[in-house]
Amino acid sequence: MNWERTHFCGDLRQEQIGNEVVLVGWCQTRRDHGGVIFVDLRDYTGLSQVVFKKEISSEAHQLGDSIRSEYVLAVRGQVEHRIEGNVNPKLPTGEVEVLVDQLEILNPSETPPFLIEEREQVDEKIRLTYRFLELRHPILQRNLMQRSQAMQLVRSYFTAEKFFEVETPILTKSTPEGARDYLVPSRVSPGQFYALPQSPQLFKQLLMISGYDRYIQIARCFRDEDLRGNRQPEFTQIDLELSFTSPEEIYRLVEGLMVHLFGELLQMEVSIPFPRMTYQEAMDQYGSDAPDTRFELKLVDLSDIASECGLRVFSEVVKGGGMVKAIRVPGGADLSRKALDDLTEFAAIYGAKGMAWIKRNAEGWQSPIAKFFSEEHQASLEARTGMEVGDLVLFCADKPGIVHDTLGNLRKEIARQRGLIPENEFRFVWVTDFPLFEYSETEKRYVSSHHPFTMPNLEDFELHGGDHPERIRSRAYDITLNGVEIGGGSIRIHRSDIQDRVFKLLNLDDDEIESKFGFLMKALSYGAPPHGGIALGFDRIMMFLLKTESIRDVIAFPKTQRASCLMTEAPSNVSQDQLEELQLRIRASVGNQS
RNA sequence: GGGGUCGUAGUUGAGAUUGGUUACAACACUGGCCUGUCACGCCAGAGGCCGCGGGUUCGAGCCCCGUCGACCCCGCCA
Repeated sequence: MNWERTHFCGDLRQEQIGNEVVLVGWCQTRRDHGGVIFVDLRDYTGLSQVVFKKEISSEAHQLGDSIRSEYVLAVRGQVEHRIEGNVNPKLPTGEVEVLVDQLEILNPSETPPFLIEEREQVDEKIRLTYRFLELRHPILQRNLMQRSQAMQLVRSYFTAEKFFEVETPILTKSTPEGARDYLVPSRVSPGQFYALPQSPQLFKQLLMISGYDRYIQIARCFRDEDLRGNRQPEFTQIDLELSFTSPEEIYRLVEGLMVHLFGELLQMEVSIPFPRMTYQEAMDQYGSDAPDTRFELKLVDLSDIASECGLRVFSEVVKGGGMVKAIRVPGGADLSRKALDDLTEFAAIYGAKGMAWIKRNAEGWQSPIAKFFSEEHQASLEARTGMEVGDLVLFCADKPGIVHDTLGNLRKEIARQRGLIPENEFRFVWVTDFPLFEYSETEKRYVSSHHPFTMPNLEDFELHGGDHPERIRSRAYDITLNGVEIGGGSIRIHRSDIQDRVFKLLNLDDDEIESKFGFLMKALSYGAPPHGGIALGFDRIMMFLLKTESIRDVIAFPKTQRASCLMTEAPSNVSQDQLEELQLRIRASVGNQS
């Protein structure tokens, strides 16, 4: 029997009425009425109802009796208009149905562990174990198809801008700085390891030095760090690099790409240019380097007032180099004691030791700390925060890092709770002038806040290079969307003398520079052009385009929070032979059952 | 490394704040009936290592300790 498909299940319409068609697909549901059996046949385009009737074909009807969920079927029959009153308006194909005269069961199926349609209510453990079944769900199929389309759009956009794609190695060299590397042992050089790339950073810079002016790659990257709802150990970046460029040119290119993607995929007009904000402004007002500008609740600095008030925890903090900041919640005086306690608990997650508050009622302040403020100070505090009757003001006093982290997250949480976040808004912001270094408490030294190849602001570099590295700004920029970082980049260092000084400030000694980055230093000395670029988090962008909260909804075969794949059971033990070939031994305490 | 939520038929849940004999329901599944369903309906039935290990107890799904796993968060992620 020749079962050449004539139509897809989602494509049948009234135009096909009277045609003989062949459909193939999976049985979504079977409704057996004895003399007539209905089957919803599904493929990746949609559903069509196919009908088995004794009087059309008793043979097909009899065979149809044995159909079960997820059986793979081929049917041949006439497309008919549905009987008056039986049209299903919920289906695009609901006007018609196929009266089957021939059926072949191409493959039966075990009873599935869950119904495909019920996906959303099923435990993720089971869904990931049977990911191949979950992927039959129309939502996931749509997500992955849109992802494919987005990739095409990215490629065509950059191709039109004279970029070209270069593939860079997956097996590469481990470098210090940054995330933990995934390592791959070398068989040929026992005891030595490749690393999987955290990003193609060095290769794309080398391509610039090679004169490949405009590089793009949709690159897979790997980081061996703990996972989150929007973080997977392997992820995809849209990676760009240009020579003889400027931040302005990169902003323009990325803005154009976003217009293109959101326009084509969501039929949404994105207005450009995107607003810009310095890192300092973002931290001051939003407490985060990824400001969510869809709502207000900005941070207000009250350190000066607080330093003079009678509340020791405030004044001491300011004297000790900390700060006191607050956010005003319009109408927030209606929050219950319990709600305030919950917010205090929330603040504690980010290290806040407590959370003072003021409710501005008609009679005046209701607050445990009111008595510590003179009338004068109360007035200036009201003026500073813009406090009005019915408002709530929340305080955080601590080191700047904790204050910003706490209030930055608190403003998001309050906005979420109080429904202050407008839906269907996409607020892009460029964040610029990042500090070149930040001090790492764990490592007791300065580390790059972007990466070690970022061009410093040269004025700052000359001014503070010796004594205050933390004051040097860099020529790095992030693009954020609704308070989420979706990409970051910089103008790079193209002179070996500057690169060398940056390495020194990072406390890398000559031997280390030579062994880790010798090839880069060498390359920089052979006529490296000024260059810069950006990497965009493709998975995160897809989360916005597909309006989903979980990165696992935009990746075909995602890993769990412990970086395992429940379907393949990777990672797994390997054979003793494999280990011996690599000259590796597993510690007895860890155990390797194979 | 730390905090939180969760784990009971194939699936989703119930099983009290009080430990008690046969662990309950819905959907799915199996058999039967049914010619217009699309959450089809009706009748009958099968289905349980209560995540795993240990402890307390005459007796544990329930209490205690440990452990494994999934998810969310902090740290971490240039």
